[in-house]
Amino acid sequence: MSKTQRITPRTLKGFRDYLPAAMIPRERLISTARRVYRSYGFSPVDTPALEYLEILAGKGGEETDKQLYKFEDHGGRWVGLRFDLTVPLARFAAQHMAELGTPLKRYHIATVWRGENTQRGRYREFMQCDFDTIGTRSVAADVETALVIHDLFGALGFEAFTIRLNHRGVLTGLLERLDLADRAVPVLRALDKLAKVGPVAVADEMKAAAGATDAQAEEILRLAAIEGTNDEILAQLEPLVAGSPLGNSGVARLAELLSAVRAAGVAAGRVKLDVSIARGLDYYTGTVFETLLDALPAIGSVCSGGRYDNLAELYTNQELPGVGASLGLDRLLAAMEELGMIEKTATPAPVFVAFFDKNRLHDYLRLAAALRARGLGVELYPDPKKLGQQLKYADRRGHRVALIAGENEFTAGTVQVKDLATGKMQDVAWTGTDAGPLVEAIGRILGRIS
RNA sequence: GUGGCUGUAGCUCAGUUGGUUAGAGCGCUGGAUUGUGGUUCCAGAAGUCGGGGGUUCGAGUCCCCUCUGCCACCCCA
Repeated sequence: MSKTQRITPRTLKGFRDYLPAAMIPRERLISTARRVYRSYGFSPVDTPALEYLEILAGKGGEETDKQLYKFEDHGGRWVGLRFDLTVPLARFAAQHMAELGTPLKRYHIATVWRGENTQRGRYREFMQCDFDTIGTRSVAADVETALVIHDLFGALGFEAFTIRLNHRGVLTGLLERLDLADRAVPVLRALDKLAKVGPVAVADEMKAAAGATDAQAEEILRLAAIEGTNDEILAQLEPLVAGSPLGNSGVARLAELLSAVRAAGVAAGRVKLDVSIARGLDYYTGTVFETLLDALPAIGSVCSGGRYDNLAELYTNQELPGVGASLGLDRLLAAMEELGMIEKTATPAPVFVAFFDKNRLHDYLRLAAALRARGLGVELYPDPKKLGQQLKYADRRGHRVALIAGENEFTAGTVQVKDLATGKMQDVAWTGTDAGPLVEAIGRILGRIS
């Protein structure tokens, strides 16, 4: 094939390849999320990437509709790629609830697609790690949602992160009192930008987009401007929503939630009440969560969620309230990359076996197999190249230990164990049967803090 | 979707007011007495200068379009 007719290898905007160095931390993150979710009793599920368009359309608000990848399939059906995992969950719950029963605690780690403009940490194909509890209105489920987020970020090695929370009822209650309840969406949209654009711009937008008066805008901003400890904020919130049942129950719910989270042992300051967060998704009705990395707030929320009263109402008569959150895996990875939290290794196997003597392949295979049987990741170099080149390869790939054995070692019944970080080597007994001494020597090197 | 910036070997970048066969560092491949890497030395492969069109005797260098990346808006993970 001539050079001119060759197809340029490329990927679509917002879609990416994952090389080993990127995929290894990615998989590690996924397995950490999985472990934490499971530790709370959430069970795995999966759903199709493609759904009937009617299932997806109009569920996340106007904006998500525009971002929806949709097309006609070969059978003339209108279909769409899921843009989150919550809407598929609603369909899933409506379809299978009779079989599964409540409460349903499920986690779902999968790819979603949104046809929007790309930015750092923002792609058209990305992965979400959702966990939700369906079929209960209990505050216990809200509390566990916060606890899962807390445990998850702790397990990932984050020291400084803040779970910000709010309750839709607080804002709605205030809006009811101000007679703005029918314009909640534009008002909340404006309010959501408070941290970014400041109070003056927010007031202007409320007046322009929602037709609020100066007094109304001022009142809303006063609510959002409340500062202090969680308890102080709660105390100031009460009079502001006085007279609104919705507002009162929202404040009460937040108080309950905060004291429970504290009782569960979460450090003060980790969970912060923030009445200005509204969250764009229309289906939230109660508690809302957002998680920010203290070191990198600009990248936005890396784990968000909240409570929804009846997500599945479009698909079933049965009432299915729920609460949950979604970890933005790719955004979080972009943040961790920027914070230098991604270990640079291109191999998942710490042990490297050199193919040193071309007549000894069987012995190397036996050696590698014996170590793998003991739970070690072992890579055998495929070609009997010069030892120097093999070691160079092992070093560049990030292997920690190299095993070298030639005629001398085999005759002596040993294997040379080399610590690739320090260069130190030692001969360890190996006659083809007992891997114990080798496992111990390798374990010492791997356990050492490098 | 709208606006701004950007695009030269795998990566980071040079490339003079448009002028002969486009360079460097790193990386990669191989070598420097046939058993030891991360330091050194030598050699090599690798770019239709993101793609297309135009202006010009002549364009990596100017103009238009398009694609990509980044930033802002919007929205959000």
